[in-house]
Amino acid sequence: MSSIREVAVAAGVSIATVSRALSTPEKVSKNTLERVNAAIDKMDYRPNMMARNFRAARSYSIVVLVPNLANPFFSTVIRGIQSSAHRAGYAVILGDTDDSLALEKEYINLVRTRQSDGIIQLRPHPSGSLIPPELNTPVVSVCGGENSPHPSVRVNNIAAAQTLVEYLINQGHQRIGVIAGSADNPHTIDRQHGYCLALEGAGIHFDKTLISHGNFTMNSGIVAANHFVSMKQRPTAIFCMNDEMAIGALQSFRRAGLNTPKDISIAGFDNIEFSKYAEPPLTTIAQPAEDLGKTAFNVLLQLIQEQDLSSNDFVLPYELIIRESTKAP
Amino acid sequence: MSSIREVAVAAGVSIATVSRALSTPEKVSKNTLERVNAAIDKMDYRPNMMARNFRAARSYSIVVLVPNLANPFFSTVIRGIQSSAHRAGYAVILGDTDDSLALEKEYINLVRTRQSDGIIQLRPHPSGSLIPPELNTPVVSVCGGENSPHPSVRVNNIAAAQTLVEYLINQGHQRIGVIAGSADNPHTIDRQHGYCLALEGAGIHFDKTLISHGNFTMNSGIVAANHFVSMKQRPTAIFCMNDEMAIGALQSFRRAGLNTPKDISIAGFDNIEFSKYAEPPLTTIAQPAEDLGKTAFNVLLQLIQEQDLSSNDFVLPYELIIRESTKAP
DNA sequence: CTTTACACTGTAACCGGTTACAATTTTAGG
DNA sequence: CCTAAAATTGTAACCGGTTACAGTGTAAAG
Repeated sequence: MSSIREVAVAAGVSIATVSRALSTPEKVSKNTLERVNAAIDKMDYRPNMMARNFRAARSYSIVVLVPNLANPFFSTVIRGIQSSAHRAGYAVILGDTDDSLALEKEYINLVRTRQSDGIIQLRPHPSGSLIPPELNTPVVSVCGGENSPHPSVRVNNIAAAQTLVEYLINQGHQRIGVIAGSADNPHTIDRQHGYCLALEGAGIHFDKTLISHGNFTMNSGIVAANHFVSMKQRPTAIFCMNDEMAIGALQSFRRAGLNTPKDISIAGFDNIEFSKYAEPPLTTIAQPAEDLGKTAFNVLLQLIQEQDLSSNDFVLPYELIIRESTKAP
Repeated sequence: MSSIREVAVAAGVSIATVSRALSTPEKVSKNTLERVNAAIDKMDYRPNMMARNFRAARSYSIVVLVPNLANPFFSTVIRGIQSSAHRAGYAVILGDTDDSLALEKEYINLVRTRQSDGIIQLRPHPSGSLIPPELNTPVVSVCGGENSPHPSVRVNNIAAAQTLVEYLINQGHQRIGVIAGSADNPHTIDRQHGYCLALEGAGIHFDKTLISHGNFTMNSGIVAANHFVSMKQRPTAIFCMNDEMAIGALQSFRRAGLNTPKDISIAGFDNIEFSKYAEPPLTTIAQPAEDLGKTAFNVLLQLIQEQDLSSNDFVLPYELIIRESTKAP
């Protein structure tokens, strides 16, 4: 492939002039510009971005750390990130960590070795961040918990869970089970907090036997739901902390001969596309997944460009989506 | 951050020696190696990969072109690509093309500008490839059609569809509808071919009114299924060309008061995770999604390294997964 | 006609590594 | 102890761009 030198020779100018014709054409005379452009076209020249980025000490790429790309909520967020990043001329490098801390550290190394200008973290960290703060690497966490060590873009999980549970209570439910994530997950903590707030508001006593833990997968939803099936005094509604577990629960109850929503109401969280096609379609909380991703990238870009952030915590709106998986007991 | 020069000064050696200590330690004396490593540790030095890659004229990244990342089948393939790529020291750059040819071309430009060493194409191209062959860029197409212009990694779609439809016929179905993708999609063509082969084998006449077209989304599955609901002589089974459309069809028939599988059998294709949790769980063809991705990367790596390929067409095994959405009519 | 300002262009240093080649030191053999 | 070969290390060119600075030419002002 041709380099800037060959173009310079072909146009009869110096390489500096070719470079200027590309980056600051207003500094080049009309006549020269035409000759240079003609040469560029003739040789089908494309500047070597590795050289350019190296010189600029910017990789123009970012890493997205995601625990599992096959999770449709995450992949939708990433689509949002991608679309903003692409518009800004940044490449998105995938870092599927498969929930492994070791892998996560390796990806974080990409910024230490300058292969990446910043990180978007999709995994809410139980115990702070893995990223050593002294690096002062641009990092934003998206869909993280209430108090992330980095700037974060998220939904108010507490209020969202509270809204959903209040809706169930308003329908007449008093015994409301929860299928939660792992106990130390920030989402679990926040959403359970919202659940408790809703109970309190209605004067319902918190009963910890109504909390069953999964790990946000469909299969764990099945397991967690079985806990309720065999219960002597079964709850009349279940709040699942994500749609996947709700879909698992749906199947579990169905197998146990329980009809949703007649015998038991089920609600999810996230509003992944499949929730609409579940049987019955799931009542859930919609998170603006694409917008979360877009916003996260824009915040990261400001960090990279060392601009001041208007805030450290960007909270986007959620929405209660009422479908057919919930009704009065 | 520290550069190789500072390390050289700290260790009292030349930069060449530091470079050798890193890349070919056997060429450095034991004593010197220790001093250099001590300096590296002390300064927490990481080589600048942009510089290294630039010099090597290799970006050590590849682009994955995917029409829609939110599709769980695609995202599973990508996980496979990622895991192989990571092991080989390659970064995976995401190219969600959102089904737009213009976007796709932009991503292809990444290799022309040396930001990427090769391309994995997840979109089966109706009309050949967008990638100009004179570039002779490494490209592999994964899950493509029968005759891709590039090396391809795939499942035998014809045989898989035939297997599935033969299974339906053996169950006793004679009128078998199809929810296909768009007519020019290679998957549509191959899978329909397999369908026809199965019919022929059983001496069943092909009836083109039994083919309804969607676009591989759940919503299009609903629309396509409605075509069958209102049919005077309804098929007893439907072969959907992917699981998403099957899930849509399931909902469509349910709304129309038809029970699956009692009134109508439904089968999908891909075996995405959700198919197992559909109501009823879907009979489908399992594609080895992660393996397809892993193999695709390994093939691409051989192309990048200019090794000879043992084949131009890697066909991986599929499997018929029988669940509860199909039974004898 | 001289001076000055300005527009344009070229020269060369630089980014941070790798590596061919030369220079130096060590080792082995006689 | 001397010499050749081998091992180790250093010097400097190079990858392909960008850009500070200097140099040239032209037009406007005096």
